[in-house]
Order: sequence, then structure tokens, then C-alpha cells
Amino acid sequence: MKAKRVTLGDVAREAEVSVTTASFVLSGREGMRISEVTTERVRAVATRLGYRPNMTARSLRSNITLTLGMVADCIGSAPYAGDMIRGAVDQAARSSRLVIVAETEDFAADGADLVDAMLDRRVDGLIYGAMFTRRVTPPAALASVPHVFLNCLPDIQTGPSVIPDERTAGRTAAAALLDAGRTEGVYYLGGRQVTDTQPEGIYAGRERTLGIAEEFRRRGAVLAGTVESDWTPECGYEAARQVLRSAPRPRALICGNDRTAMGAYQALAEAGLAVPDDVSVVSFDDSELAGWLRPALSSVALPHHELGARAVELLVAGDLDPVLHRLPMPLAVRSSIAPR
Amino acid sequence: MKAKRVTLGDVAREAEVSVTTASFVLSGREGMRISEVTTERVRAVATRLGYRPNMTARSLRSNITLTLGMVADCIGSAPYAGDMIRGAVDQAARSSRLVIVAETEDFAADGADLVDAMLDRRVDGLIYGAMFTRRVTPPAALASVPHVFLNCLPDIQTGPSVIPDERTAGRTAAAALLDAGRTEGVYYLGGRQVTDTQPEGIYAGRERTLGIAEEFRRRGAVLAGTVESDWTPECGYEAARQVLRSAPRPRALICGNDRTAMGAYQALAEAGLAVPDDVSVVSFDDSELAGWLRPALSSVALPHHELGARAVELLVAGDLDPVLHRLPMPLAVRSSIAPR
DNA sequence: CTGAAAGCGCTAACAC
DNA sequence: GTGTTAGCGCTTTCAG
Repeated sequence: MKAKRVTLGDVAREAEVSVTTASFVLSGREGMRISEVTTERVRAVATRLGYRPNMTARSLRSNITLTLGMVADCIGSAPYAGDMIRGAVDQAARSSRLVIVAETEDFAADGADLVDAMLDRRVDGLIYGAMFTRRVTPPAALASVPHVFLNCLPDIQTGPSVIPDERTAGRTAAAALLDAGRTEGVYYLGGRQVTDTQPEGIYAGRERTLGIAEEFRRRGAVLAGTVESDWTPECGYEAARQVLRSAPRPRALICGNDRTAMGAYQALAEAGLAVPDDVSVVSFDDSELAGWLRPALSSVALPHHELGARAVELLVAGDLDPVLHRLPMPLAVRSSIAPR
Repeated sequence: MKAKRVTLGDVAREAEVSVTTASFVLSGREGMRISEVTTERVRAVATRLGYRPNMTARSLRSNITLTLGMVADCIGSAPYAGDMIRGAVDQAARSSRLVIVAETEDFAADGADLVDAMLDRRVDGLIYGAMFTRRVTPPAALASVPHVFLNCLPDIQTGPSVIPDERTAGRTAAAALLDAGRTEGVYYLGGRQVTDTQPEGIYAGRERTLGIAEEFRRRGAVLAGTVESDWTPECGYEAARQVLRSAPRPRALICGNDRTAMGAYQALAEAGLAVPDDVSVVSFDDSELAGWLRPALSSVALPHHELGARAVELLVAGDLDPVLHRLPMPLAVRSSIAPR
């Protein structure tokens, strides 16, 4: 269980050099003019002994841990947001970095204790993230280390934020429908997703609403209506039913997310309307659900993996200007949109 | 950005004691007989200066990092398996521990490099996990540190395995149907989920099949049939259609997972059959999807969060006997089962 | 080209 | 009760 690890000293002794020399060759420092033969000998011994540097010791000396921290609100809350973690972890691995992942107890918490815990472990950088895009008030301690905001907008922009380009996503969704000739009877189900904690709607909702409006205006078309409701299957169902009683009669639906679309599908099926011919549908998120629905749902993808990866990329590159990096949300084309 | 952190020495100097004394009071060691007044003074100074121990230094000395490692295959592959990570992270936080999370590039990889990287960082323990229950061949290095297998069965059981009790889950699903009087025309859609890489089916599939058979036998009932197929909505749809052409005519379906059930729902709807009255349905996983379907699907829950939490619990408690811990899979009762 | 030696911040024998 | 001191394993300056 606890075979003593071989240390740099062991390697040096075995290779009959000083620890200095061993250190130089093993940490691959250039310009230290170590002879070819010595270098080889040390390398060979290190390999033979299975030497692995003790990063704890190295970190104490050099203040580099090759470890990043990620604190986020409720990792599991948004089902597929785990992809964001994966993106970060994957990208970190590319430069031999590992990431410590932690989550705050609830949305209200700022994770100050977790940030401190990570600082205690001397992480090289920190990712402060949220599972759905929103405004946050990060703990002050965050400022003491290189950091990037993932999928959130801090009160004071002390580092870069990586967020999905929701505005353009709204335009993309609208354009997909308009391009198919669905210029009338287009309803937006979900709206800004107004809730108790977010009286003005969530960021994604607001931006998508704006983007949709922009695209319609640009094309000289007009959105038939918007139903403000929660982005759940139930609410999608209800919203769709409401719209089915409205004039003009619906020819296309933009749904707040794939779950909303799932509910809308049910309402349409009940009303005997066929997707995509009678009513075309487009949605946001591109979760796995989109591929499961019949007909498969065209959806503007939330690039979770990419978001996590980009955050780490910036952190590792030291690209820490306090600017917003908006990542594109590509349309996953499936079978829920048909030309008129 | 880089305000120098205050060290133990700083505190000691400011409190006019030696570092030893400061160390003793701040690391809360008993029996070191430090006067009440000194203790208070040191504490006060530490608080005032905002002292936080450098864990890197502490670890070097004590070989305790208060950090655990978790290496798993493809974190994101099973959509809700992220809950397992969350369970681990949450449980670790309860004892002030943080978790380094990493994932192997693909299923075939054993993550030896990741285990090494974690060992380099001197984690106190390691969780070696899989996103769906399966047999694994962990890297040898794993044995050099306390470890727990999460949702997987190693070739050689060098530590405890925490896995869901799939056998009993199979019985639970069968019992739910039988209790409702659905003793005839019960089909199992999905079977063992035989794939190219798993010619004998996945563990969950095999165990559930056995559990279902056991329960039917015990009750003197007989399963009308099993369709071996992949556990996707498409295959669920096809399997259900196949069964609808069979005799006896289906009265109830056990589905490999919620996605399979989703496909089955479509086939039933097309055939004009109502869930749960014409055909009752029960499934496994209890993913969010189960709650989205209409009628809501009764499903035997995969306790992802609990699995992760238990793994950490064992690791922290040092409960490392190489035994299997089977966690119960409770039935989430919804509206897809009705009495005959 | 290579080695001696001084720390990094903390813990813990051991001395007073 | 409290202080001195020797490391933990590694990096890095400065001599040779």
C-alpha cells in the first residue's frame, strides 16, 4: 500500500550525480549545459527506478501546482451542464493539468469557502462558473489568483467571461424558420423565463428574445406572439395549447429549450398537427432529448463542452483581459423544420 | 493579484510566540499545554491577519493533502452520471476535502496516466469509477494508495466496490407490475443490451434480466417474452412494435431504461393503446426524462448521487475491505402502472 | 559542466 | 508552557 516513492535524491545517488544535476535534467531545463552522457544516465536511472517528482514539494518551492480549480453552483442542476466540467477537465489534461471540482451548496452561496480551500491548495488558476448564464457576485478572494468566469457575468469584471452567444442564437433560430418560408404564424414559447428569483427573466431568455426580434425586424417579418412561461415540458405543452387557440394559427414554434419543445410536440400531436409540415419547430440547447423526439428536433446548441474548454484555455494561456468571450451556438439541423 | 499570503511565521512574530506554539494552537493539537491566554492571542492574530495555512507545505511535511482523486471513463457519456461526481464532491466537502476530477480519453484506456498524475499530487485516496457498471482493469499504480471502485468491478478486488443493486432492481420492476395484477403479457424490452464490446450484455442488463426472472418465478408467473435490443428510443420503439405483433398481446412492458420506454410510448400511442390502462410500463434509471413523459413513467432509480457519496464515505472512513457494497435502487412511482 | 547549500512553509521531536 | 531545530522533496543561486 505504501511503497516509499523514489525521490530525486535516490535517482541522483544511483546515477552518481548531485541532486542539482538530476533536477536539471529531469525538469528539462535548457542552457544548463549538462553533458549528453550524464543526461542519458540520469534519465535511464529515473526510468529504471520509476521516479515521479513529488509535486507537493515542487509546488512549495516553485508555487506552481499544475492544478486548476473550478467552483460552480450545483453541478448537477442543469442536466447536461456536466459537459462544461468535462470540457474544462479535457482541455486541462492537454497541458498536463488537473482540475479540482467543487460546487456551492446552493445558488445563493458565493462559494467563498471553496475558493479559499482551493487557494489553500495553491491552484494556479480558478474557474468561477454557473450552470446557466447569470449575473454573479464572486467572493473577494477570487481576485488573488488568475481567474476566468464561466457562463456567468460578475458584478465587476475582474477577468474574462466565457458565455454562449445567446443573442445570435436567437437570430439563428429565427433565421432557420424564416429561411424555410415560415414568415407568419411564428410563436415563441417560453420567452424570457421569468421566475421569482429572476423577475426580468434569465439571461438566455432575454438575449434570445432580443435576437429573435432583431432577425424578424431585419427580414421585415413579424413574430405572431410570445408566451412567457417556464421552460419545462408541462409549460411547453400549455403554451402550445394556448397558441393553438390564437390567431394567426401557428405555422412554426420557437421553443425556449428542448424540454419546452417536447411539451409542445405533445400538444401538437393531440391537435392532430404534424411536425414539421403543419407546424415547424426549432428550439435551443441541443440536448440529447432533441435527437430522441420524433421527428428529431432542430435545436440551437449550447456549447457546454466548448465553454469549459475555452475557460481553461484562457486561464492556461494567461489571456486574462476582463472581456466577454461569446461562443457561437451552432444550429443542429434535424427534421423539425420544413419549407412551406 | 499576488498579495503575499501571510505565513505561520508572520502570525508567530506578530503574536510574539514561536512558530511551534503558533502551529500547535492553529492546528488545534490537544495535550500540548499552551496557556489559555497565549492560545487566544495567537488565534486573534491569525484571524486579524487572515492567516490561512499553506496546504502545499503542510502536505509536504505530513503527507496529508485533504484532497481525493476521481478518475472515470468519459464523465459525460452517460447523461446523468454527472450526479455521481456531484455525490462524491458533496460528500468530500463534508469533511473539508476537495476532489480532483479527471476522465480517461476513451473506455478502453485504464487511466494509468491520470492515476499517476494524482499520485504525483499526493491525493489521500482515489476513486476509480465507470459511468455504467462494468468490469475494469485498473492500472497497477492504483494499489499504492487507498482506493474505492465506483460503479465498476475490478479484475482483482483490491478495494471495495460501490455498485447499484441491479438484481434487486429487476425484482422491484417485476414486482411493481405483478402487484398491479399484470401477470400475463409482460414483455421485457431491452434485455441484456448486447453490444459489440459487451457480447454477453452489460452488467445492468444481465442482472436485471436475472432479477426479473427470479421475481416471476417466485410468484409463479411467466414472462411473455424478452426483446434483446439496444437501450435507445429508436430500439425501444422497434422492440415495442415487435411485441405488439406477438402473442400473448402485451399488457405491460419492462423497459431497459427510460429512453427505451420513451420509444415504447411512441409505438403504443401509434397503436392506439393507452398507458397505463391498456399497457402498463415500468423502466429503469429514473432520469429526468421519466418525469417528462406523459403519463409520467414509473422507474427504478439508479442512485448516482448516492453511489458517489458512498465511495467517498468509505474512502474517508478508511473502510477499505475488498467487498461489494450494493446500493438499493428505489422505485420512483409515477403514473405508468395501473391495476388490471 | 557539476555540486553545495539555502530555502519554500509547515510539523514535531526534543530541549529548556 | 514555550522555543530550537531538523527535516519533508524539490528548485535555484552561486561557487568551483
